[in-house]
Amino acid sequence: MTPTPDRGPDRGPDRGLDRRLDQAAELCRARGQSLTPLRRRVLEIVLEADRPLGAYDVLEILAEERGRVAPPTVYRSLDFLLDQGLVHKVLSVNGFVACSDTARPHAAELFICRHCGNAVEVARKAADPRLEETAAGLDFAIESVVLEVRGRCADCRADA
Amino acid sequence: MTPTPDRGPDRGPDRGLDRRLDQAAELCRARGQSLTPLRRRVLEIVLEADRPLGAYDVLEILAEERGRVAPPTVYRSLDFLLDQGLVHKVLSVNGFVACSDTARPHAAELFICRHCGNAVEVARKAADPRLEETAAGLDFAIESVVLEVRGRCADCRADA
DNA sequence: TATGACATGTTATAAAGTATCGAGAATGAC
DNA sequence: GTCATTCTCGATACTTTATAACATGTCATA
Ligand SMILES: [Zn+2]
Ligand SMILES: [Zn+2]
Ligand SMILES: [Zn+2]
Ligand SMILES: [Zn+2]
Repeated sequence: MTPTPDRGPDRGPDRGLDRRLDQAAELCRARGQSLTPLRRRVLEIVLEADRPLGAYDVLEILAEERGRVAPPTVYRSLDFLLDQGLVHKVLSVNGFVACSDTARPHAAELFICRHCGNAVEVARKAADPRLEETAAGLDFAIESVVLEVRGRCADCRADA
Repeated sequence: MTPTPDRGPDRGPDRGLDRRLDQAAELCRARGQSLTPLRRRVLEIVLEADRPLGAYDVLEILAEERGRVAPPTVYRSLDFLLDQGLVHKVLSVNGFVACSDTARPHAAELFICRHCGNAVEVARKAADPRLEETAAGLDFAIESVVLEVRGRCADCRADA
């Protein structure tokens, strides 16, 4: 017999999916925004994935559920989720990942495995002082920072 | 009367263009590769630009010179230059910039102005120790790092 | 002169992202 | 209620970015 799935927060088959979705909805509401069914479903799709999903990956999943879906439908939802800090864009792979800490918007620091495609977000403790220095030297006003680390994750190193 | 242009290395109207192209050619040759006329011209185009150029920007310039040019022609040259560390790809803008220090290949650290599009490359002295730590903690083997800083450059701050 | 390696040309297509218009639902003022 | 405003979403068409697949040219050397 299979053991009872762990039902603690963020564990079990859905990794606390509903809780995270509800949290997201609350976050939006507090900002006077609305996590509509479509946006909620898109977020859910991204949360369920174990790797960054392309907009057209999301589109395909949506299309299975509701018939023909056009790109703007997906991009609008993803843009909304980006604005709300609920997902991050992964430039290296033209994909989107769910943010792992939505309490307040931040720039993501992502470790992306070239082998399995998995992407892990690490909270950035503080601004990189060296970056700040360089910016100051250039008289450059930082607005955002893209930091993506590519390589091989623990699992894939083990497999090799 | 206009003052005599400064003719020191990397100064003057062409910023040492020919010298940089010759250096690049030598670099390739030393590696058993060849900076063909096409590749050299593509590098020149990127060097001449004062901002990241898209592949299709390059294509357009080439097409003016030699008639119809197809995308693979440009992408192949750019890929070659990327491999040789002569240009960097700027993910934030789907563009390419010439590397400012081609002595040996490295990851670029780019400061990109959202206003004028200018991109400045800053040599990364050493690996970010915090990044190394995090990677070690994740048992993640870093292969490359994308670091792009977006904001407003000194010139544009002054203008505002 | 073959033969192989490499660079380039050519055609077609895939993948990613956007502009624009319009219908319908939700919100709030009156 | 109903009117105007705003937001959301569907739908059509399109632009931009990138690659696959195959053919041709070029050059060195066996
Ligand atoms: Zn995050
Ligand atoms: Zn992996
Ligand atoms: Zn460089
Ligand atoms: Zn600027």
